[in-house]
Amino acid sequence: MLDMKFIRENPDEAEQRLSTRGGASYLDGFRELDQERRNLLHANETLKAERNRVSDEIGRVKDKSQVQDQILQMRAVSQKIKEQDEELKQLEEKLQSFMLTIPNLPHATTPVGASENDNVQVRVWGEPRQLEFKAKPHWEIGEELGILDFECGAKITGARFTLYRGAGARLERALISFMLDLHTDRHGYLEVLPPFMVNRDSMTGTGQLPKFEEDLFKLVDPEFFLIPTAEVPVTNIHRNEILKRSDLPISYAAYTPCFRREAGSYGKDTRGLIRQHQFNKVELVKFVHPSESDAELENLTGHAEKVLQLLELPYRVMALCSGDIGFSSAKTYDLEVWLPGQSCYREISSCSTFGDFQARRASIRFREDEKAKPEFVHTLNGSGLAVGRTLVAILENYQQQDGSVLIPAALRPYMGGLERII
RNA sequence: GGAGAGAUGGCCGAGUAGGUCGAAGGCGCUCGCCUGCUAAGCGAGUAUACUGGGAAACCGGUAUCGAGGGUUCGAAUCCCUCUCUCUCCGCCA
Repeated sequence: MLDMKFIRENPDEAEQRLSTRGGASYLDGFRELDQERRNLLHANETLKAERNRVSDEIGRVKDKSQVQDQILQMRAVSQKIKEQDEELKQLEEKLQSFMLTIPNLPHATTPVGASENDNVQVRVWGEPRQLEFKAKPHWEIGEELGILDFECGAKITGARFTLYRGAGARLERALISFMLDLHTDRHGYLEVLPPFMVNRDSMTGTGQLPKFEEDLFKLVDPEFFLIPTAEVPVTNIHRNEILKRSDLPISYAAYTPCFRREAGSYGKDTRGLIRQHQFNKVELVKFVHPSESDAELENLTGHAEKVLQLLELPYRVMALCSGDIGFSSAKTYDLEVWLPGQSCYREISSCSTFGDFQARRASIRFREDEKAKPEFVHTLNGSGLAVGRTLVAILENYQQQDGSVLIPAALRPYMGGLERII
């Protein structure tokens, strides 16, 4: 959520920055609604002040028959307050839902652009692998090795679900452990294992709700949502808390499955593991001091890159443009891994800083020192990495002419020493 | 799932014949004093949000005693609903 005071005082700047995301005007009607609310609030609080004062007087008088007039008067005043309370509540709900649908302001360094075509390549690591034979896509490799069974996944559940078998299942598990060990042992993150279902408040805190409910899997009774990313439960660890300055930065790494409806992507990536309703991900989440958030985004992105480097998978880093960053994001780097089987770079990690946008929604604050007023922290997160897509990258990059797949050296200890999937 | 108990400020913990309770007391913390270090002692301070005024320091108003609703001139205190926690029983990985 944006800072209402900021919008009130800098409406033109806010509107201008939001407009770089493309789409309609976001702030229409804010001024009137905001003003109306404050007027009513003031009138209502004045009445309440009077009621409090008179009620206090009534309380001091022993013989209530002497204050019948006041009691009668206050009865009317209370009635009026009740009506205004109701009116105010409706206004505030309106204002609140209005605010919750406004996306974050793009960071000053986010390139301005309309679509993914305007994203900016920041750096490239490694050479796109050239194989001496015709590279196969991962779904062919996986099926031929008997480690990925898409048909069986469809039988058990439906489209976009997959059964992993044998070395495939083991590889997925190895990747999870490898990534978590790297981030906890070498990058200083604390491992957490959160609930995979969350309530509505948590989804609102990180920005998935109210606007993107159709992207989520939902349980009816009780009303819980399956998490689309560990970002949701992990960021909400500190919802409604005031942290100490010395607590920051807080860095969490979490493995969770992720559940996404993928509504609106019919016909896209229908083959293979790229776009599933359920996939595994190791997520990195940081809570940092505002002055450190820019640097921390670079750190966090580097931590995600390290995974690809250790696995020797070629990739590039893209800075998403204003038209392509997510609703809650101020700035996002995507890591795109090279896939020889499809001859293209595919997103494997998305690292974002949210500024105080999520912190304000979820009320996550800190004090500069003991006596200071609470301020909002900045939150960041990034995939470190999407596990299923990493497995895809390994299959495609490490495939051999004979159909086998080499295991990257860094992963062999996690595979019981296995060097090759045959 | 059945039976019962509970939810108060950073923490602990008072407060039910409704009024002077934003809330006793203790701990913790901050500042000052004192004691040649440490400990003890003394004094003061110590929630958050919204909102009005002010350049600011700051001053004022309103709300908040798990959440929401009700009764009342007035509710932490009475009534209703919900959520969560704990204990016992059952079931279960």
